[in-house]
Amino acid sequence: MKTRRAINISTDDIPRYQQVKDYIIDRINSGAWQPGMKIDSEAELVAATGVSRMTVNRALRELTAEGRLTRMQGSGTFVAEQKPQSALLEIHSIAQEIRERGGKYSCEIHSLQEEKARPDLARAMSLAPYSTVYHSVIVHKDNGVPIQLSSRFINPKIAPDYLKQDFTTITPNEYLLSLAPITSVEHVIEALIAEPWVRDLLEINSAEPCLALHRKTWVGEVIATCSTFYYPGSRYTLGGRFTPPSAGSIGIS
Amino acid sequence: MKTRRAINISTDDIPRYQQVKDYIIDRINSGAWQPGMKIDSEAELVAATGVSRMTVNRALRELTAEGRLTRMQGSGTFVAEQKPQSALLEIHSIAQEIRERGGKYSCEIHSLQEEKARPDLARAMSLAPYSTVYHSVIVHKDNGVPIQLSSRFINPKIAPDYLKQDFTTITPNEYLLSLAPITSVEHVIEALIAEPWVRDLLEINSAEPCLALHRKTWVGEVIATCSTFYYPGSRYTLGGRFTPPSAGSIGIS
DNA sequence: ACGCTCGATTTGTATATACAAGTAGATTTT
DNA sequence: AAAATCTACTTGTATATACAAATCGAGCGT
Repeated sequence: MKTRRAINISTDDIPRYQQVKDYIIDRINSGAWQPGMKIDSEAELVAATGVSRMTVNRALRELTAEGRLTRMQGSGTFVAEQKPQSALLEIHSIAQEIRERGGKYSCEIHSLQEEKARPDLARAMSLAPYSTVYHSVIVHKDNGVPIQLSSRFINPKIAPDYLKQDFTTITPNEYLLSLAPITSVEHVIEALIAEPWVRDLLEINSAEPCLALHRKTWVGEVIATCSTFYYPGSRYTLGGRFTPPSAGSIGIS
Repeated sequence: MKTRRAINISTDDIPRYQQVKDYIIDRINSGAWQPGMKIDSEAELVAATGVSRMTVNRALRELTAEGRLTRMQGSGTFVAEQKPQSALLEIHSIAQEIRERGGKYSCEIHSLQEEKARPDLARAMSLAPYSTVYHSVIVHKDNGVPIQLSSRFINPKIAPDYLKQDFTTITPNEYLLSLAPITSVEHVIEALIAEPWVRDLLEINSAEPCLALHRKTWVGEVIATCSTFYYPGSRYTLGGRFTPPSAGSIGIS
């Protein structure tokens, strides 16, 4: 019997190199391998897992690129020192935000339909061009004044019933969070002069700079995108407990 | 003659997979391969470079992990859409950031002196009006192009020798972080038309919206402020591409 | 004791081969 | 015309093999 495996490498859909990565991450997270410690060599991992050395090598190489391990030729592989963690940004509900600072929240749904994804959008969502996606455009208001506009593209796989929801009672963000846990998020912020249809709905003119927050959300391999445009003059706070009274904070819908 | 190479793979000390990566990056940077475009298949790259498919595969896989490419099984390899550039917080230095993505970093110090704090600034820093503060204005450039402008007001108590530093070799942020641990941070983001002196230094006109990040830092009870203005069109990411599953919060790095 | 060499171990890279799996377009069938 | 099927091409993974290069310690000679 050649393969005396210390761990179980299944034949599921998960690639073997990924299973080896998971195994190593587990041992680090469980504390069995402390930061700075030398871990098993490739040869030992081969013996433990039953996969080939090249597969083990790939797993170790990727974990090194991801900053979890440090390797030294001739010496060995070590658990990387922990990288410093920084401030966190809470996701909170825009409706709650507005109510908490005494405003009257309302929203208008300007679009809620299915569309064909144009190639660039399709690529961003890892879909075939002109696939069916759900699209919503919602304007959030505080005492009747437009505060932010959010344009969302949803992969029907995530939320088949997205179009049937009543987003005047639950925000899209709250609804989507209730369906599945988010795997990963990426944000991009930019300042720009908004397009005419956005300016129109937000009631701003063509000279006012607008803050846009683009968010891409992964639920497993499935992707949703959301672009939020903020009313000019709004300021958006990240972290920090001591918000001065001058700058209110704007939530994410 | 088996190898009819379109590019020259030398036998130097640089690994071949790295040379292939460089070749691809070159073609992207030169504009030969535009974002969204399909690039050569693995087979074509093998023919062009003379290395094995596995080596080409490694180069492509790593570039994909680094966010420069997008691959779709059965379809092809594509140049990724604009790679989100600079990190929002210079927890790691802006200089490092720029160099890491292949640019040439430089900076200009436009002001480094002590000033009297005007009332509103004094209030923000919890100082008596017209107290002495240190003020620095620095423009960071990538290949000579202005990328961001930072204007800092420092409480002399934190950094008595602030004015004597050579900020061409160490960024203010790095220097300040080396002095004392930060107790608390607050950020405010806004989109605005920058003031004339800022537009002048960033070489932008009065129609271009500018992204501003205001940061207030507490070291104990002592406060420093920093306003960073970003060159229009730049986009900035919050949270990494490889964010591990952590629901509900977004890391800033 | 000191320095040296040598060999075992470990990581780093490169290749050929093989098969799986997804895509897109052409072709055939219905 | 529409649907189903086929096929060529592409990427994704896994393995065995080979050699290069760095490290570390054992053993040797002076």
